[in-house]
Amino acid sequence: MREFYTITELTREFDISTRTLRFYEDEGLIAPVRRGRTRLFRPSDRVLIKQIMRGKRLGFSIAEIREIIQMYKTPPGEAGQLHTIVEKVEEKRAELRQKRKDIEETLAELDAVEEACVNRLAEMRVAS
Amino acid sequence: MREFYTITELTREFDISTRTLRFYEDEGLIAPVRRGRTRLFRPSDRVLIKQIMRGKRLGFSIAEIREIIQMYKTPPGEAGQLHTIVEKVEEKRAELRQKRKDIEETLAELDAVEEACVNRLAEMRVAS
DNA sequence: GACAACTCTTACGTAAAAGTCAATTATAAT
DNA sequence: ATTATAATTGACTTTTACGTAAGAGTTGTC
Repeated sequence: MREFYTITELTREFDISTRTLRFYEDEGLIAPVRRGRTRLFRPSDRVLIKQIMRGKRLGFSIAEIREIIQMYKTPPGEAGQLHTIVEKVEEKRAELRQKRKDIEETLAELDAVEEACVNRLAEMRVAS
Repeated sequence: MREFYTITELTREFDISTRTLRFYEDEGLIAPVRRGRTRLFRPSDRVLIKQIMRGKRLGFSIAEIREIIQMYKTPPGEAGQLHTIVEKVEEKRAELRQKRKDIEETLAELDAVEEACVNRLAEMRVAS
């Protein structure tokens, strides 16, 4: 595994702009190290970017993505904190299950649309 | 089934504002009938709003939601149009499958987080 | 050594999706 | 009749998530 990635390497891999990566740094989602002023992204930053993109595809806001990422960094905190995290995890899971349900429903409706189209096309071929 | 719903009834049911529903009308997503100036929402409008909210939860933009809704209104068009629709349906399905994959991955990671928390809590109880 | 390619910071601009506020107008209830 | 309650349009504002442009420094290479 490579030690570092440049910013443009990552913009190409994830098809995003440098502005976007700098914005995510401003937002505290990633924290690449520096050589002088130049950012050097470690594999762990790359993983974070993957998680960010996944969050974006699911329609989560930056704030929500930040929350999710924070959960991954579970600190070995005290009991109360751990309970809070477990609760937050359960909340997010509920949201995700809702989204999954929404997806299944939409997929089913699209299946119906396609079937209707195909049937219509079949009719047209018979009629001609 | 009721014939009409008022705008506030629907804002309460879906937990959105009147501004939002009027915005969706401006955007051409819904087209409630009028009695005088007052909007009257039919059951079909209610179904549309449900679909819009589903799209929103999945992170689709208004433009994308409009596209999806258009697909549902499959007109008995000519063959070329039907093929175009089938293609669009397939595109959306690919997107939805990607989202579903993203959800499964995120759920798995959250499972891991919870397990780590629970284990940590168990350790703490043993140590005390 | 100059040209390209890449990097940086700072700052203003913008599109989407509403929120908010103002000024009216109906409808309903007491 | 009046007093809420709900509805309307129109306009301005806000938030999010970047885009874009300016100006400058760095690295590589022909």
